[in-house]
Amino acid sequence: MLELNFIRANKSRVLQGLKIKNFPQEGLQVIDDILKLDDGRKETQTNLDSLLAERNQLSKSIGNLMKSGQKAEAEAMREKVAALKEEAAQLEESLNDTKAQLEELLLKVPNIPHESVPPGTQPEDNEVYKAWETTLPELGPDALPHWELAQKYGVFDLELGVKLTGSGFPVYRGKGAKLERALISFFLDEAIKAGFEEVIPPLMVNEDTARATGQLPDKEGQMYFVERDNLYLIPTAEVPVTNIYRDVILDESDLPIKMTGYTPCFRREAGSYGAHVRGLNRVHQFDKVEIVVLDHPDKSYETLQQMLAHVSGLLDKLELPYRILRLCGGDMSFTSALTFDFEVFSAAQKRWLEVSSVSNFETFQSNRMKLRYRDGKSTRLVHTLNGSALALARIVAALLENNQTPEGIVIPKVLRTYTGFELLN
RNA sequence: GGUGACGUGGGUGAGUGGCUGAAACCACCGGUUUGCUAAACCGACGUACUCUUAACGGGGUACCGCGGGUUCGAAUCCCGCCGUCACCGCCA
Repeated sequence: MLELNFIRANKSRVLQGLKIKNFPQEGLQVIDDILKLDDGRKETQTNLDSLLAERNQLSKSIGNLMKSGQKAEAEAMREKVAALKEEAAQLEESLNDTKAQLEELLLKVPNIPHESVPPGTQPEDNEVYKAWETTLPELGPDALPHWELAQKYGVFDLELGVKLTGSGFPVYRGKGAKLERALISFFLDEAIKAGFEEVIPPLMVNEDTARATGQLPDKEGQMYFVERDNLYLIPTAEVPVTNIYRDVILDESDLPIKMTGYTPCFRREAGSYGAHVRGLNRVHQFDKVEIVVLDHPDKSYETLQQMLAHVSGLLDKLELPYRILRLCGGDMSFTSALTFDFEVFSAAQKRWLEVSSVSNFETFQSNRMKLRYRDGKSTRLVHTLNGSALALARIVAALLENNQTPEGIVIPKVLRTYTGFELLN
């Protein structure tokens, strides 16, 4: 949620930003509506406050009059207060009304993009921020896509997942399961080495939590919902982990706060069909290690670069070819100010697969969750950032395809202490 | 799931209708004293909204788990919800 004061002070910048984010032209009116509503809110607030002040004053007098036995005067004042009360009740109702409307409108406005975000409406418009400089791996004509390799070596079984649950819920088996667990451990250990605190959060969250990071109200359809208990299955660890600091006022010296967490992620996703969603390309449940940073507004973009370096380091160590994209306005998430996607080249499919998304949300999430730090005598919203480091399913897909040999799948060196084997066959 | 107790500021904890935005103590912060540390003493010490001020600051309103109610007036009384703890039942 954008800060009201920011909108007020930077209206033209907001409008311009919304355009880059492909906010519908006819919806731009919402900004003026918001400001107008807020003007009304202030006025009502002021009026109500002075009414209540008067009431408090009178009440005090009544008490004194009663004590000194001046019943008649007290009675007269009581009537006066009764009239005030009615008026105050009306103002209060209208104030609550205005606030609710304001909130509703504010929730509709996406974050505005950082100045470096390129314009565009679709994935093709994303800017290649860092290309893969050396040649891409070329496999022979008999190279297999990962879903066939999985079948050949018993890495994971999607049909078994259908039996147990439904489509998009892979069952990892044997060395495949071990590989999955090795990757999780490797990613966590790397994050811990880089100074992140490991957390194991709940996999289900309540409505407040989902709203604070921006999943609600607009992306309701993306999450699984447990109706009976009013809980959402998390689509990413970002949601519970960032919310650890909801309604918290930090000391400036606490920043930055760096956390990492492994969780399964659940995505309903309307989804398309065909080759693009085959195998592990798109599933309803996948494992991911997430990194989350809460930082000082002046430092957050520097931190974003460090996060990019961290993720790059992981992919380097796994010896996977990748590129980094700077997402265009139209392809960015509702909540983000700047997002970089990492894509790994999956050599048999000859496709780039998104394995990480690293974003700075600036104060968009912290405003919703009232996450601040002490800045001298006042408080200020912190910047929140997060990134996948990394999403497992597609990493496994790329590893299987890129590392296939007639003897089996070659496990990258860094993982061997975790897997205990060098060849998956 | 059942029964009982309880939910006050960063912490402990006082407060059963007006003098309580809230005692006291601890922690934190500033200062005095001090060779350093410690101790002692003094002072400051919530958040949000709003009005006012060039600014420092000052005024007002709301908030004692959350929501509603009674009352001229509620942390304090009533109702609902949520949560915590204890005991019982069940259980990885």
